This record gives sequence, structure tokens and C-alpha cells, in this order.
Amino acid sequence: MFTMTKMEQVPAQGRRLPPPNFHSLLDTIELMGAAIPFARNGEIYGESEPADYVYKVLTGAVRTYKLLSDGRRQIDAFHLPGDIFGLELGDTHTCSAEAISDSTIVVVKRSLVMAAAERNTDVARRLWSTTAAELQRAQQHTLLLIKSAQERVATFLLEMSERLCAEGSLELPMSRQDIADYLGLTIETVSRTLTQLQGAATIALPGSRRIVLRNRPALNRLND
Amino acid sequence: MFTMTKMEQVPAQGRRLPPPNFHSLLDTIELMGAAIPFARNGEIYGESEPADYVYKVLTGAVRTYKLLSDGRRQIDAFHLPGDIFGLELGDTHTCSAEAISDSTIVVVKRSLVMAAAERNTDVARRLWSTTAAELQRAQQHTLLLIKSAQERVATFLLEMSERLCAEGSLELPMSRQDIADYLGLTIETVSRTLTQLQGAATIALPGSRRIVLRNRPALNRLND
DNA sequence: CGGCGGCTTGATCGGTCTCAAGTACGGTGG
DNA sequence: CCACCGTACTTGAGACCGATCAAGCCGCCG
Repeated sequence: MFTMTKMEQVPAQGRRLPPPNFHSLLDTIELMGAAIPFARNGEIYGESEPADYVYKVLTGAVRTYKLLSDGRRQIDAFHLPGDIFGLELGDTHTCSAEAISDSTIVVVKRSLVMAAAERNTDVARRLWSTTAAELQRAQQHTLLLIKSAQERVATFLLEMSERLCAEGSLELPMSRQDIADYLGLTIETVSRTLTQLQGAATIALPGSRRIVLRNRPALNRLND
Repeated sequence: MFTMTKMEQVPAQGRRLPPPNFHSLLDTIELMGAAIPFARNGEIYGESEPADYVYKVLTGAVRTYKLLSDGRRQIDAFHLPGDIFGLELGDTHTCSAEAISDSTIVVVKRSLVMAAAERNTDVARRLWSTTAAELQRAQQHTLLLIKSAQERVATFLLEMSERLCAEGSLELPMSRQDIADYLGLTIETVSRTLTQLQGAATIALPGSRRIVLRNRPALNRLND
């Protein structure tokens, strides 16, 4: 391993005691920017706008997505508290970003982040790790899109249960339409599939956005 | 841009003057490793094997892919001369890699690359750029997978024509099965769709792996 | 010439989309 | 507190696209 751990050396500048354990690019960014509130469905940035800022979710949730000319929407990722997004290779954004629910987002000038990476090897490494992790996620997402509807939904539920750190019960922040556009399905197919999983006692749906995983092994079986 | 205009330079070892202008992580890597030949369909590495090396295609072509338990295969990317692959966040590979045709690949110890990035800001930046570019590609690939069969094939042809730097005529290195697994279609659908595009005079197929783009605007119309 | 692998073509099947109602829920105003 | 509304979600019937199953074809090499 090389990404993390080994952060225990002196960070760099004049900083005295760093937090005793691991801390990431996320913390660095947090120190450089301002927390801004965004309303539900508020646009954070649009595709092909200048990518002058980098973002980190503090509370709430964010979707990044691309549109095709006829209006089809592909959601690339959901970003939950702690996640960084909006960091681009080129000078314009390749996705749009919107708040899924009311959210607070830390906004940092990208030039600051890049400059910090130039000065500090440690920041540079974490910068790369962040992007590499996002790449890995994107590849898993691609794999998802070749599966059947049931498999996609199962994979999605497992991913969310992992990321929301919920043992048995999830409260999803996103709508069925968001889920559908993430999974490359229609809203009807998502709904039907959830109903179907409920019928099989694999999950329960106490509310439309609340999901209880009753049978993880069954979901895992569908996952791969 | 940063990938390429590719291979006209001296292959590796005793190189003196570096290209006068910009040169990438690719060149750096080239200086650190050894060129190894791989036979068609030869395994370069397997999923979940230790990721101790980083690779760069000199000649030939490489596919990286993931398998589902039931044998379905998703090709994540095709790597052509000049491309880097196999660089991972964790300590094991998340994809398998195989040579599509007889290929020569530069192999470098990953620890060398990472150490170079620690020492040299410039290498660190190029390391990040490489990964960020791959991320962008992966996101485009995801977008592809929500399209219709015709649109996927059209997008694929345009991508390949771009990357192979062929004006009107492409010689594809990969089989129909490879294309199918990249596009999330079956081999039959790929074949039918190509035939169909030929019928519409959008392309011509002088040989099964040679494709002439007769009507780029029509392809572009399908592309988005 | 025969055989084999890669590709094409055809006929049918099935999963997901589409179109169309119907239902539950949350918020707002009476 | 309830009636109303709009939005989100569910459910149903039918169509369609791509998968599947099954031959055939072509080029290449023995």
C-alpha cells in the first residue's frame, strides 16, 4: 500500500501537531475554502463551465451528470458527505452538478489546490489518490451497466448501504428518477424491481425512500 | 491534450535529447523500464494480482477488462501505442489485461514511478493528469452504455478513428467480440449494426476489420 | 481439399421501455 | 383538522430492441 498510512510524517510547512491519525485531501481542502449552502435541486455548476473550483460535500448529497442532446441523463456519481467532486483535468467541467437535497458544500479555488500540490508532496499524493479512487468507482459503475435490472438495483442498494454506513436500514437521499438515471434504467423498472425484491423478502420498503435490507446474502448473490 | 502523436521517436534506452516541447509521464516511464513482447491474447496481468508494475504500450494493442462470476466480460478500455495502463490506487489490480495483438509493452516498477513523483513535482503532476484523463475516458464510456446499439457503434467508430489517427480508413486491432464486450452488446448486434451502417452508406467494410468512414456527419449525428 | 475461427445472417424469445392510469404522501390554505 | 393539490411513486398492458439460438459464409492455414 502506498496511498495512505505513512501520513504520520511532518506534513510540511510550519504546522505543529497534525491530527493524530489519518487525514486526507479533504481536510486540506476544508481549510482552504468556504462552506456554502445549496438548496435542493440547486445547480452547483454546469457542464462546460469553467472549472475554477473544487468542491467537498459537508452535508446533504450531490449528483453529477451528463446530458445527451435528446435529454437522456446519465448520473455519473452520487457524492455524499466527505466526498470531493468537480476536480477536472481540463479547464471546464465535463459534468453538471446539482444538490440532491439541501446541502452545504465547501468550495475551494482549484488553483489553490493545485498550488498546494506543487509545494507539498503529501497533498500531491492525496490529490492523485482522490482521482484514482474516483476512477475505480467509475469502472465499477461501468460494470454495473452491463447487468440485468435486478442486478443493477441490488448492486446499487449494497453500494448505498455501504456508503451511508447503515446496517440494515437506508434512507435514500435521491429520487427514483435519480436512481434510474444512475443505473441506466427507467423509473418504472426501478420501481418494479424494488417491489419485486420486496416480494421476495429480500428488502422491505417502509417508506418510498426508506429501504431495509432483509437478506443481504440474496443481494450479494445478485451482485456478482 | 496530452496523450499523443505517438511513436515516431526513438524507442527508449540511449536516448539523448528529449523532444523539444512537451513530454509526458509516458516518456519518463519509458526511461525507467524494459520493453517486453507479448503474444496475441497473452495475459499481461490478472485481476486481483499484485499491482507492482505500470505499463505503457509501445506497439500493438491491449484490452483491460473485468469478469462477472457467470463469465460476462466488460472491457473497460482499449490501450493503444502511447497509452499507459495498470496504474492502480490499491496494491492489487482491479482489471485483467491482455494483448489484443502481438505487442511490445514497457514495464516499470510502480515503486519507481511513485518515488519519482515524490521527488519531482513535474512527474507528480503528469501522474495525476494521466489518471484524470483515464477518469474522463471512463465517464465517456459510461455515457456510451446508455445509448442505443447504433449510437454505441457510431461512437465507437468515431473514437477509434480519432485514436488511430486514420482519416477515412481504420484497421481495427480487436475482434467483434472485443468490440461487443466494450460496448455492452452481443457480437451479433455489433455485426448487424455495422452491416446496417454499411447499407446506409455511412461506412464501408472492405474487410472485416477494415472500416471506411464514408459519412462522418451521419456518425456524429448518432454520437450525441 | 478440408477444417477451423471469426464473422454474418436469420428466426424467435424475452426483458426492459413506453404509454397510461392509479395511488400515496407532503405541503398549503381554508 | 381537513380538503385540496402537486409531486413522487407504483402498477398494468403492450410494443420494441437487442439477446439468444441456430445456420451459413468466408478466409486462412494445414
